[in-house]
Amino acid sequence: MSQEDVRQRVGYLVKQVQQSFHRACEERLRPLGLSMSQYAVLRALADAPGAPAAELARRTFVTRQSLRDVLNGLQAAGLASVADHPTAGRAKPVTLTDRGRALLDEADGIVLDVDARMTSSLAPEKAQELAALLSACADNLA
Amino acid sequence: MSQEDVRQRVGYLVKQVQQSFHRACEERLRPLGLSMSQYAVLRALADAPGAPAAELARRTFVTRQSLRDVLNGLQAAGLASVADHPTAGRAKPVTLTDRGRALLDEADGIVLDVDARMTSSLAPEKAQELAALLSACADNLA
DNA sequence: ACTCCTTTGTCAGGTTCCTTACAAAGCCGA
DNA sequence: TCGGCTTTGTAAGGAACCTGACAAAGGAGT
Repeated sequence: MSQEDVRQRVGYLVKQVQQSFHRACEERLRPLGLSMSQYAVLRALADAPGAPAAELARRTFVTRQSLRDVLNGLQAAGLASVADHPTAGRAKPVTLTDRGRALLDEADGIVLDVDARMTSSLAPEKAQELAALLSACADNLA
Repeated sequence: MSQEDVRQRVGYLVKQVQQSFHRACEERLRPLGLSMSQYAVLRALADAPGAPAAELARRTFVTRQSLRDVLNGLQAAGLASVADHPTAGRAKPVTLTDRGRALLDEADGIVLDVDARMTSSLAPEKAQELAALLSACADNLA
């Protein structure tokens, strides 16, 4: 068998790194009252203001049903706002509130910091190569 | 800001790849009646026969509370078996049943295949480097 | 012996994510 | 025009994961 030891499989390592990264971020976001899932949606929302929930779901790699759960929390916390009526088709634009925007700025600093720590032992060109290799893997599975 | 575009962040890419990998595996494991989480526990169980649940939790990167949920399913499906009484301390050894072993062999083929597809566009030495870089990232966050 | 610490198991409750299913809206070729 | 096709929203139910909390068991040091 090509990979007798799971610890050398890319799939295994990706899971380990993702889990560690997720947890490290979650820990440091907790004081802000923000979860990683919520951060991801806020981040996507900043990148695509007024996008419908389905678009945010695609950007955060979850189903639109899952996104609804998170969006409900964000609305309840006053960080995001969903239009009452559809503008085009059935799509209701979602927007960041001022508090959402402010909290995202704080959270972004934290997440970027953890990201930097994750790659801190890598030379810049190695980190770039890692990103390129991961992109290739994502393409292969698409 | 160092990473204005989220699509170039390692943390973002790792999440994307993990999500894609997880989904691709889940789809192909479904006909076996097995989830990715269940596969992970079976795999860990094969690597550490008779390990207590807490050890399996560490090996699969989840809490022992989460592992319990999955283990309950595996027991109900007759794929794993938990000793009635602790052998040392409070630890109850968990073991694979014959059906669990057989199903794992099937599942392993599937997961390894998806893993291979994920890195199919990479030269062997690039895939090795990817594994090394991911290991380094995991170490940095530990 | 006794206290402190670590490990393990367990329960409760909540969040995130999934599949399945259906309804509503627009688009597009026949 | 009219029936498919796609996209979007929504609902229900279940799986997997989490934190917090507690009890039980053993080990280490005093």
